[in-house]
Amino acid sequence: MEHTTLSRRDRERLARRSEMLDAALVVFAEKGYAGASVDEIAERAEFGKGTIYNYFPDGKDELYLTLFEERVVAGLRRVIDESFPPAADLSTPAAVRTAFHGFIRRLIDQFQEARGPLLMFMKEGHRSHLDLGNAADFGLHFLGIIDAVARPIARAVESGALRPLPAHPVAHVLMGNVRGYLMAEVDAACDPSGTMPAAPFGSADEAAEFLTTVLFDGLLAPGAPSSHA
Amino acid sequence: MEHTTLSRRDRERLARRSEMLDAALVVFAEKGYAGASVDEIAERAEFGKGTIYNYFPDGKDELYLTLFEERVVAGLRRVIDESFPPAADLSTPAAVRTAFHGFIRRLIDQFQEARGPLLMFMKEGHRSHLDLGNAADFGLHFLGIIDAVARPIARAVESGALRPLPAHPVAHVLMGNVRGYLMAEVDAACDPSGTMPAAPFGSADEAAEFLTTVLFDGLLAPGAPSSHA
DNA sequence: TCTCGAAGTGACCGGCCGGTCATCTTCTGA
DNA sequence: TCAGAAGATGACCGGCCGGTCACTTCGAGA
Repeated sequence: MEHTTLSRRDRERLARRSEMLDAALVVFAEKGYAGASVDEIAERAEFGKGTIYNYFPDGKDELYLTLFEERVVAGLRRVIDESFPPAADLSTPAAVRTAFHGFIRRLIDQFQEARGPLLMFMKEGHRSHLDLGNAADFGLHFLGIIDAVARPIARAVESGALRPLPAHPVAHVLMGNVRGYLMAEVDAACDPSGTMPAAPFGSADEAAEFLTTVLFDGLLAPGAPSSHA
Repeated sequence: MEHTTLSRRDRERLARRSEMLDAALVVFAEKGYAGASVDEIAERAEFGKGTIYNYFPDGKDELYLTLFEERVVAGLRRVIDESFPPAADLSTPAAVRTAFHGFIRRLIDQFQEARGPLLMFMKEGHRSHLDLGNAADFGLHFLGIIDAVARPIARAVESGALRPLPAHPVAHVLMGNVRGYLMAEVDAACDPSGTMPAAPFGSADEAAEFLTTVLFDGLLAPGAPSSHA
């Protein structure tokens, strides 16, 4: 039925590879890079450990980096591209607000449906876990995301719809906020002792609206004059 | 000269203990919990490994948790207490803005002078690294911080100076932002390859002003009517 | 000066983990 | 049917790490 250009062999190979990545994802997300063991990944994927090394000769490092590139970075890029098509109108405050509200909403959705990759990213999307070889790759990927988010921000600043703030720091903060939301959500959900209060934000819709309000409208009550321009 | 109530023995014991924690701090901040080894901590502290276990019978876990409690949590609490004395005026938007600007500024300063502890906290102030026993402690400490930050926020909301948003989520986001700033700063500073751009924010003053503006005044350009109340 | 207890030490142990490879299985094509 | 390639496998190796403990060192008091 499926009309791929790949031979059955190749398709199966791809499927196995993907299964391995799935398993690695779960384990990495659960235990972090250092805490995860290749044995556990192999067991979870229902393959022998040696087989893992057939597909990923560089072992743990390669699994981690591949996962990061193929799932985390790719997913985030897709969300960014969908949220800010080249023709997007970013010329008025209302339009900017709407566009970024959509972006934040998509980010949250992406998290809901791909919790593992983003969790991994959130928990240690940070160098220093791999030795310096791959460290640069990691940082560059992350910077690439920030850069992609900064572009529409810069456009909105140029059009006068946003305050004249530097785009990259704003992008950092925006992503930091979403990250904060996701972490708080996970904290509440994973709480082993049940002593933590329920999720600090409500539904995804409410969360997106909340974050958008905080970031774009500001915390100060409207009406009363703010002391700063 | 020093007139403590402690005997010389006790004072020396305390000093040694502190040296061990200093060393542990450096190693944990550098390599994370899993990556740090007690041998390395002992070597850095210039003690035999056995001596470490004399002072911290539960070894690595105890070092980590102690560090977290005595330095990270205590430091953050001090900053919070200093920034929001019980008599603080939080009744007008301008006063609230000023108070929180001071808080953010202090947080950044605290980071500058105690980079290690906060880095540790930022990088893995997250359960799942220790087995479930201490996990609850960790989470509760973190929640305690959030709670302490949420209190002045709630006051400001009640007084009408802040938008009527739930205080805890706002506290999460606020701390998430500061965290984002610190991480970005560290990313740029630690960059091994030199390919990352310079610090995304400027001086501590500029950073505090920037974060305050984003959070309290909002990103949207003032003047143009925002579409939401 | 001698004795004794408190404190420091690092060699050592058991366990774990990343990575290898000789072996076995499976599939292909003649 | 069978030979041989392609691929899967897990026992095994070397190294590392957390934690222990028998020994040494040091200093106080007699």
